[in-house]
Amino acid sequence: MKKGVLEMLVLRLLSEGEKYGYQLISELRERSQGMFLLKEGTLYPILYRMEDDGLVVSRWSEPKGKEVSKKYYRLAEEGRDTLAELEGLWEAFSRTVDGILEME
Amino acid sequence: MKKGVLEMLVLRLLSEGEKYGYQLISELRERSQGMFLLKEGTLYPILYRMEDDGLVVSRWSEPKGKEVSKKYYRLAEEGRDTLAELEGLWEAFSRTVDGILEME
DNA sequence: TCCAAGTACTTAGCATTGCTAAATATATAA
DNA sequence: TTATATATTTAGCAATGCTAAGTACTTGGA
Repeated sequence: MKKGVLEMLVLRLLSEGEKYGYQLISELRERSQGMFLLKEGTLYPILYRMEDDGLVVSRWSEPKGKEVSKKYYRLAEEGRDTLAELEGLWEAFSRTVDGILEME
Repeated sequence: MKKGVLEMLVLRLLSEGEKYGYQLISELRERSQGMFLLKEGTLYPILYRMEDDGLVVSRWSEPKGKEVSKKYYRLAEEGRDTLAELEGLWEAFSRTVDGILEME
């Protein structure tokens, strides 16, 4: 059921500012009240794909002190457009489904 | 984006009475205002899968006059339960997605 | 000091879902 | 007779997401 929606949600979270992979996983978990429990094997390929497609841009952090280096992703211009598109699609899609379910 | 939702919608249409494949395709097209344009290669495998899983039962019609014989599907008990389940999932899912999209 | 657990990223392989495309068959309309 | 509409079946493929495992570092507890 989640097909395609994950990409939209990741773009949505990134629209608030740059974030790294693990952070996206926990934010999705919290903000969905446990409905989106992504494993790394689910999220990272999405990020790589979106980077290939030019929707996001990544950079490695220079770690301060003992910190581990993290790979931060931020929205590219194209990602912003895609996000708007996907949100429109989602609205139309969910309204249509609700409409069919509520018929009669 | 439609992942899993198609099965739910087909079950929903069948909950109104027995229907045949081609009919389901056109009802989905009309009732979704053209958002769900299923090809046969999409719908029929769904029906076969659901029959294997015991969600629906099929019968061939005895054609009257020049009519072509059609394969009618109706909801099995298990299909009714699954439909209720899927509707609950859909509600929770779409509310969660909307919630994340509307944050801040 | 060692071990477990948490953080963080990567990759391989697979299952499911839905898609395109084509084949078959009959009925009807041009 | 040719195209179009109805109706079902099947093959093969692509996208998406899943499990699972591996690497590496840090932190906390025994």
